[in-house]
Amino acid sequence: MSLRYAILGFLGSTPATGYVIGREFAQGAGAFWSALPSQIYPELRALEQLGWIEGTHDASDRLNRRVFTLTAQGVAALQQWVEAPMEYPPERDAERVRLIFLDRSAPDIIRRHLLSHAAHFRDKLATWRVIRAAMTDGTHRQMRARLAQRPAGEHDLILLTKLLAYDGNIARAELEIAWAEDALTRLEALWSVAEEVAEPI
Amino acid sequence: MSLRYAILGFLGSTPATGYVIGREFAQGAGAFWSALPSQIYPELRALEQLGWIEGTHDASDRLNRRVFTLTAQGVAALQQWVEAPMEYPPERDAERVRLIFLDRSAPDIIRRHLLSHAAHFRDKLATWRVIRAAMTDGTHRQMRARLAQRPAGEHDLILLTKLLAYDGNIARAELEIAWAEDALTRLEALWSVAEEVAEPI
DNA sequence: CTGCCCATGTAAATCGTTACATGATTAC
DNA sequence: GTAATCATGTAACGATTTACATGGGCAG
Repeated sequence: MSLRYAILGFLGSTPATGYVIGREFAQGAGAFWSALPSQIYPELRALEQLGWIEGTHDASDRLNRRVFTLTAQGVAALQQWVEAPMEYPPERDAERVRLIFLDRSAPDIIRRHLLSHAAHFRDKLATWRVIRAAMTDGTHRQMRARLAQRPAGEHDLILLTKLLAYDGNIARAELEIAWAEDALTRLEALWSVAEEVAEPI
Repeated sequence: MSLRYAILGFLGSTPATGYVIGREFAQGAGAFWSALPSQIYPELRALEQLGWIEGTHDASDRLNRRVFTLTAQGVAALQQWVEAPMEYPPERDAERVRLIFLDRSAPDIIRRHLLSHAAHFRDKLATWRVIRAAMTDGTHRQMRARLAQRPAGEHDLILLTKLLAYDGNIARAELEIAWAEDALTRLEALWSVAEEVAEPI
């Protein structure tokens, strides 16, 4: 059900087409949730059926675009969901499963695994830092749209919740990089001892 | 496909029934992957069809138990998978989505959200620390079974890869707790300023 | 006029959860 | 005897990915 509310939340900042939502999920919003067009379009229909969003066809628009807007019921449904107690999903981490069973593999393969883990999160880190910076310097479109429709007194809180979310992801990425590097250090120490035993001086 | 290889990896340490695999996924192995019986039993059949595991019915066993053992082909298939390049799944984090859109909610609700986030990971942390300790002091059954069938020279590496995996999860849990506490601190600071503005001295 | 992006979808397959069903064994 | 745990499944549903289909607009 999270996709449903991620879409509602997005439309809570600004009306948008399915295409724009999909693009956001593939970029900025993708830090927290993502979905492909084949999932987004049917979900938009379902939300329209529920009366939580409203889609308008612009007759003058040659492309068959539909712009969706959050309804009052949609706002209420979103509010209810975000305030509901979290149900944490089970842990599922293919990287850890691989590492655990890499104990029959050559050092170079284990090294490659950890280096690419670090590289993956360095990538994420760079992306998220750019978005975070855009939020604090007022360049971030989505954020500006959201602030524009809310009283100035609430602006600090609106910005802070998003910054906290990005800061959390940034800290996670930094942790994964540091973890992978520490893991490599510990493995190299083990391998260098093994070598000394194999070829004593 | 990760479930498939998580099962193979488990059976690589010791033969087991579907029930035991399910119990492991709900406990120790659940730190990295999990699955319910309704997914495990069909997968075991599929693995048997592939010739990667072999199930034996013990006629003397009154319960209808089948004990599965990894075949040589299964060992090879697992090896190939763990060494293959990781494909990282998209980020999907319902907690972050909630936090981001909690900016219309009362301070107490946001507080509760972050406190329960910290509580959730304190729980995980405690569990994982206990398992990690069992691995280093030689109490961990699964680990002992795995070590027993491998030459002593490999024992350090076999243990280290598992410790690294748990250490990573432990560090993640610690991070989430610290993040939630920091988030609370920053929010309280914001709210106390807002109060002062509302009720100046 | 060609290639790229905009834009919206459908269909099938895969992965995972929920609900249901059944029966044996063990501890109290 | 009865409740908890052991043990193995099936069926239906929900969430996600992959593959396919179609056509308009815009820049070089």
